[in-house]
Amino acid sequence: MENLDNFFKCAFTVDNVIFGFDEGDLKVLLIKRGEAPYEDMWALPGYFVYQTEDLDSAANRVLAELTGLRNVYLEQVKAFGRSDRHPVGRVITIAYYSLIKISDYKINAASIARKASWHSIPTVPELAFDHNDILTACFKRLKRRVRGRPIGFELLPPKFTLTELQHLYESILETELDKRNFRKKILSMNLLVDLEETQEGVAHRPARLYQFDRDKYEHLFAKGFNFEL
Amino acid sequence: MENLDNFFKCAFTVDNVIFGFDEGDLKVLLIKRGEAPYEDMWALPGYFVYQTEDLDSAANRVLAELTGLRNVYLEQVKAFGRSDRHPVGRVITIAYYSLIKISDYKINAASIARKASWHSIPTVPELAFDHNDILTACFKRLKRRVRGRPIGFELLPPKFTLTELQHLYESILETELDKRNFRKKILSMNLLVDLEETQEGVAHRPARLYQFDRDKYEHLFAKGFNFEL
DNA sequence: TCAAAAGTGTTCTTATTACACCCATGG
DNA sequence: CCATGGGTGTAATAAGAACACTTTTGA
Repeated sequence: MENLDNFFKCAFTVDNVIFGFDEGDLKVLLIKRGEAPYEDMWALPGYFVYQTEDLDSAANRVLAELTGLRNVYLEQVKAFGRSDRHPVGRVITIAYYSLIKISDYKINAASIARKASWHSIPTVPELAFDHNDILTACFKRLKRRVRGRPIGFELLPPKFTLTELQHLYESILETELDKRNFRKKILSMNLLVDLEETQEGVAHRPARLYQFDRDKYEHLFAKGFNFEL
Repeated sequence: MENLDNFFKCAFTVDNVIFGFDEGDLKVLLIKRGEAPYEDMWALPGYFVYQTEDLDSAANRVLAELTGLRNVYLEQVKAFGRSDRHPVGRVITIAYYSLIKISDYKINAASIARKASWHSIPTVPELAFDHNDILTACFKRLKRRVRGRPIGFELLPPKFTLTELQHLYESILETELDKRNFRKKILSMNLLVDLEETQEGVAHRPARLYQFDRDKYEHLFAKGFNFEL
């Protein structure tokens, strides 16, 4: 074994692709960097991992500092470690994505200071570091994940219409879905509670509101049920 | 920003779950550790990543040093970074898995020195560090991957029988498949070349030998074909 | 009364499952 | 001639895709 000290000269960060859904569009929360390197460029929120901190904790910390949110859906995607990816030294980053309800998100002091803002996925600008690659990988993962697990609901307010749900899936899957087939399938899973309420103040026939039944899902899942869109 | 120097005190490694298929069984290549920590325990092959080395290169290096093999299927799975996972300091590891043809694998000097040997997946012993978790995650990823991409062939010799192929899928998916349905499906994809050869010296009707047609797959894939088992 | 989105069933096509017997070879 | 695994087709069922009109509301 070579001298171990030679290896203990690296750092690692977490970067978090925070997805939200608003106005029928899938969005990602970016910050404008206030310091070198890549000063003034848009970047994914991220930070160094502390010595005694687990990776998942670090990702949660980054998320909470920026959005004030805790206990939201968070998943590690993979590590990015090109040796030249960071100009300051050897820094690998662990990429996470999280899903938040944009209605819960309040711009707080930290996020104002760091100029955070939402960007539609298809029009994301050039980002600092290798963050465009990271975003692409996380979006791809989300796309796959959303077909096999009911995580789409994490992006919607507690009460939503079937059309909103359909538009959400269309944004994530980047495809169009048939209204009748979508409703048939999603309702046949029995995971939605019909709240017997309707929208108010819309200039068309008001839609019914639904709620995702998490307990029912856990119960069905334990029995081997498979959410498959 | 805090003093950056505080963060540049970490190390990272790659660990590689090397899968092989032999005697109808899915196997993983483990090494017996020759030094502390976890001396004499079985572990995944892995090593520190050098300062100027990309992660994928490091994983390939670990693989080549142990098996002599290059240009084999290799995929990053995720990072493991519990802060207490390594007794020597803060070391996160990036987990990879690779698929090799066990017939190509020759025990070389390095692997003898490190006491490498193949273990059937269902009977893997307790491993050093968090390597059992890593193995589980990589096996899970392989299970998912193999359904959507024709990577199973990476584990078989160039000429194989349909029964061997079926047993491979059964080992990976941990399930039993219907012989007729499996054959119908796999042959209907037109990805196998019937070599018009048969097994020799077997005490039963000899089976036909097939070959995977990689060019045809690339071609179909480019046109939007979807391998789906 | 118009515009805008909500809501609703049936048919056709395709994929999946279940299932049992004869064949070729070596010992 | 026996044991062993190789090889083959059809019918029933389930899942997915395609498709058009009526309803309710606010402006």
